[in-house]
Amino acid sequence: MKVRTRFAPSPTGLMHIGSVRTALYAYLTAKKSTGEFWLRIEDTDRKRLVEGSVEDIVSTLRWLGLNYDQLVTQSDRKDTYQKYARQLVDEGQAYEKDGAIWFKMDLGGKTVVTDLVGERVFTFENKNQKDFVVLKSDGYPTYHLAHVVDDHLDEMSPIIRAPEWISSLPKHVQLFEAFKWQIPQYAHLTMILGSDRSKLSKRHGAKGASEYSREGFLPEAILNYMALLGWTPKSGKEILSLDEMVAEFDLKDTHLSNAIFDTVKLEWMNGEYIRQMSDAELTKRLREFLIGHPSITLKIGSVVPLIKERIKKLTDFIPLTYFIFEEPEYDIEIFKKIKIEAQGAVLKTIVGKLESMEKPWKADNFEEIFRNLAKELNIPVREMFQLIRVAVSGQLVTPPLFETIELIGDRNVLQRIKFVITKYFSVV
RNA sequence: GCCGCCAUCGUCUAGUGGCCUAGGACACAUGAUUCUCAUUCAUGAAAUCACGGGUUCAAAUCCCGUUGGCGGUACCA
Repeated sequence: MKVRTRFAPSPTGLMHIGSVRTALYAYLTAKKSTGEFWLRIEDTDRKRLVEGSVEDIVSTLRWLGLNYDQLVTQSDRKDTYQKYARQLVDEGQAYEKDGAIWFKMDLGGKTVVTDLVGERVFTFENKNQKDFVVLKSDGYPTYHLAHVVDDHLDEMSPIIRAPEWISSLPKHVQLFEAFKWQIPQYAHLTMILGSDRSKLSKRHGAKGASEYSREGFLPEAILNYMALLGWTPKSGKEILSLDEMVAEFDLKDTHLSNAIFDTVKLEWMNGEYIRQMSDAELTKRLREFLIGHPSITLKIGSVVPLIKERIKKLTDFIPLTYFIFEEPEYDIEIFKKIKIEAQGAVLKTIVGKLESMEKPWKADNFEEIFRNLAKELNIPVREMFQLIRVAVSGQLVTPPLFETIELIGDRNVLQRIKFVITKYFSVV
C-alpha cells in the first residue's frame, strides 16, 4: 500500500515546537517507505487566522529540512467541501439547521479503531455521540468534514495527528462510511507537556520553533531531540541524523505516554552537535547566524576551534568572545579575586616580557615564558595566568588564554594591559 | 459529571513472565586531566517498577479494581 502522509497545521500563529515532532513523524513515516509527505494548511477557521503564520510554518519546515512534496490549502477547496456536504444532505445523511449543515450520527453499536501507535484499540459506545456540524454557516467546513474529504481525495494514510483527535474518531469513521470511502489508518501521537505536566506552552519557556532557531539551536539537534520525545530507535542510538531516523523509524515503536519537554537536555544535545561539527561547518553556521552583529569580523574562523567545546548554542559565541573583537569593559572588583600581591608591578613585568618577545606573537611561546616568570616572582602559575586573562579580557572565564592573546594581537594586548595598569593600579 | 487514553530514577527512556538485587542518557555529586571555563575520562547517588488485589513455580511485564495525570465533551482546530 502506498504511503502518503501530511502535516496539517492551522495558521493561527508561530509553528509550535511540539508540532515539530508531529511533522517529523509524518515525514519519517513517508520517507521510510519512499512515500510522499505533504503540507496542508488548515485555514477553515477564518476568525483565528494570523497573518504571517503560513510563512513561518513554511520557513520552519525548510530550516528543519522537512521538505514536503506538495502544499495544499483548505480554503482553496471550499467548493469541494460544500459539494460533499450537499451530497450528504441529498442522501438524507445530513440536514440543515441555522444555516449550517449537520451530520446525523448513528447512535447504535460501537466504534472500534485500531491505532498504529502501539497497536492499541479505541472503543466508543456510539450512544454517547451526537449530531455535529460539518459545514458552518459561513460556508467553510469544520475540521471533521475537511479531514475526511481531504484525506480521502489526497489518498492519505496513515493519518498522523495529535491526540486530541482521538475522541472525534466516531465522527470521522461515520463520515467515511457515509461517503462509502475506505477508512485510513490512524496514528495518534502523545501530548508533549511542560515541566508542570500541563500542555506545553509559552509559560514553560517553550516557544515557536522559529524562535529556537533565533536562539542558536541547530535544526539537527531540534529534530533529534523531538524525535526521542516519544520514540526510541531499536539501535538505542541517541544521536542520529534525519537519514538515520528515516532508516530506523517505525510508528509501532512510538510511545503511549506523554513526555515532558526538557530544555536542558535539548541544550546538551545542541552542544553535542556543535562539538561533532567540523570547524569549517561551525564557522559557516556562525557566520550565517551572526549576520548583522557588530563585533563580528572575518576572524571568526580562527576563534571557532577555541570555543567549539565551550558553547551549547550559537548565541553563546557572543558573550564568550566579544572581547577578542572589541575593547572589553573592566571591573576592578574582578582583580580582587586574583590572589597576587602588587598586581600593578606584576603586570608591568609582564608588559616588559611581552615587549621583548619576537613578533608576530605565537601562542606556543607564551606558556613557557610566563611559567618561568611565575617561578621567578614566586607566584602560583594559575594566578599568574588569571591575572593576564583578566587584564586582557576583563573576564575570569575565556577561551584558552595564549591562543586568544595571539588572536587579539600584540598591539591591542599591550595597550589593554597598560590601560589596566594606569587606570586601576596607578603604577607610573 | 460523562467518554477515552496513559502510569518504570527529577526528566527522556530500556524492559513484552524467569537474564532485573531494574539497564542507558540528561541533570546532579565526587575525583582525574587542565592556564580559567568547557571538553574528555572514572566513580557515585537517584525508581519499595503509582497503590491494592488476583493469575502463575515465577510479574515491572498478564487480569481486575483504586488513585493520579492528560485529552475530549464548540458552527476551534
